[in-house]
Amino acid sequence: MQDQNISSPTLRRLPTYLNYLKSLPKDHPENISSAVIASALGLGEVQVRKDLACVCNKGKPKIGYIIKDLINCLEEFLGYNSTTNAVIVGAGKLGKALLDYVGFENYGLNIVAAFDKNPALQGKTETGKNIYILDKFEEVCKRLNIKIGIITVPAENAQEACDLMVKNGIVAIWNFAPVHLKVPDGVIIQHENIAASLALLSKRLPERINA
Amino acid sequence: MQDQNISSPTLRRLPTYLNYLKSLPKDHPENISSAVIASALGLGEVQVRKDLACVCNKGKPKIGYIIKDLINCLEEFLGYNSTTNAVIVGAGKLGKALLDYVGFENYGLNIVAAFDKNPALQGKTETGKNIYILDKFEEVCKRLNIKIGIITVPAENAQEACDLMVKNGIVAIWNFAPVHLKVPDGVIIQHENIAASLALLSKRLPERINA
DNA sequence: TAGATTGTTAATCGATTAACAATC
DNA sequence: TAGATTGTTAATCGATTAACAATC
Repeated sequence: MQDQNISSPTLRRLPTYLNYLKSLPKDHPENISSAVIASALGLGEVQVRKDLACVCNKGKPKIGYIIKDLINCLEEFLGYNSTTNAVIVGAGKLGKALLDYVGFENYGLNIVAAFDKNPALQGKTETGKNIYILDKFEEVCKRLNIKIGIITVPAENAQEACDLMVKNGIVAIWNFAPVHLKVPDGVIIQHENIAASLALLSKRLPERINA
Repeated sequence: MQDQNISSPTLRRLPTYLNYLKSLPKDHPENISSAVIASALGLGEVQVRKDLACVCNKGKPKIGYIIKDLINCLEEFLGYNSTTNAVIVGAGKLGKALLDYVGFENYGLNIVAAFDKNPALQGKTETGKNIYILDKFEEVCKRLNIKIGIITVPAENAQEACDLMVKNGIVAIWNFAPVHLKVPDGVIIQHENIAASLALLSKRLPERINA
C-alpha cells in the first residue's frame, strides 16, 4: 500500500469515496463494507477494495472498514488537510468565479490572486481577493513561492500564459482553455475539458435530440 | 466508420482535434497529415488516424486529410451545427455562470433557463436569461420538450433535483454536484468532477508542495 | 516508379472483473 | 466453529502502440 504510482482512474475515484463517506448520517454504524460502498456508488466491490488498499489501512474481514479512519486517510492522502497556494491568469468570468469559489479550501487549494493583461480589471473581488495586472505576476509568484497555476484566458493567449508560469517556477498547471499546451518535462498539465464532457454527454444520448 | 460505439477516450479527444484544426492559420495548406496533428497535440499518429476514422472521411495516402472536411465532419458529428436545449437546476454562482456563458452555443448547447428553490433569485441575468422558481420547472420542460438537465445545486439537494428532472422526461444530466446520482436505466449522467481533476493535478506533482 | 502517408492486423499494455484462499 | 468480508492471484476486457501491407 501507499504505492507511489496510483492509476489515474483510481485517483479520480478517491474524492468520490470521500464525499460518500462524509455524507453518511451520524447514526450510521462506525464500520462499512466494500460492498455497501460499491453499491452506493455504482462500482464493483473488488474495485473499491483495491482502490482503498492503495491509500488506506487494511479493512478487517467480517467487519469491513472504520469510516472515520477511511475519511482521515483519504483527506490526508488527497492533501485536503494542508493547503497549497495557487494563482490564476485570466480574470474574466471564469477566472473570477474560480477566484471567489470558497469550496476549494475544502480541497486544500488556496487561490491567492488572479492576474490579467487588462489593467481595468485590477482591484478586489466580492470576497476580497486581489486581481493584479499581469506585470505583477513574477513578483507575487516569487514572493509566495507559487507552484500551481490556473489558466482561464482565451485559447489564443493560453500558451503565452503557460510559458509565463513555467518561467516563474510553476510546476503544475490547471488549464481551462481549450488548447493543448506545450510544456517542458517536469511540468504537469491538467486539462479541464468542458467540451469533451459535453461531447460525452450528448453522444451517449439514446438518440440525438435536437430542438 | 461512423461506428455507433465510439469509445469514451476517443470521444473526449474529438473536440481537441477540432479546436486544433480551427486554430490553424488561414494560409496553412489545405491538407494535413496525421503525424502533424499528433505531434501538435502530443498524441500517437496511429491514434489520430484511428480516432478520425471513427468519424470522418478517409484520408488519402501521401496527402493526408483535407482540413476543411475534417472540421466539417467533426462539427457535424459533435452536434455543434445543431442546437439542443437544456435547463439548469440551481441558480447559485456556478449555475448563473453557466447560464450566462455564451461559449456553449459553439458547442450546440442552448441553456434556456435556470430554476431555483429560492424565490428571491427569480428574474433575469445579465445576458437576459430567465431564472424561475422551481415550481415552474415542469411547465417549462414540457413546453420546450427539454431533454438535457444541468445540476448545480449543493450536494445534499442533487438527488432531489435529479429525480425531478427524470420525472419530467429529461434523459441526459450533466451533474456538477459532488455526489453519485441514482437514475433509472436509459437516463445518462455525465459527472463533472472538479475535485477529481484537482486530485489528479496535485498527486502528479513531482513532490507535494505545501505552503 | 518511388516515397509518403494511409488504414488494418497483431502485439502490448493496463485496468477491471472473477475466482478464491485467508482471517477475524 | 461458521460465516462474512477481506486481500490477492489469475482471467478478461479494452485501449494503445507497433508492424506492415495498401495506395495515391
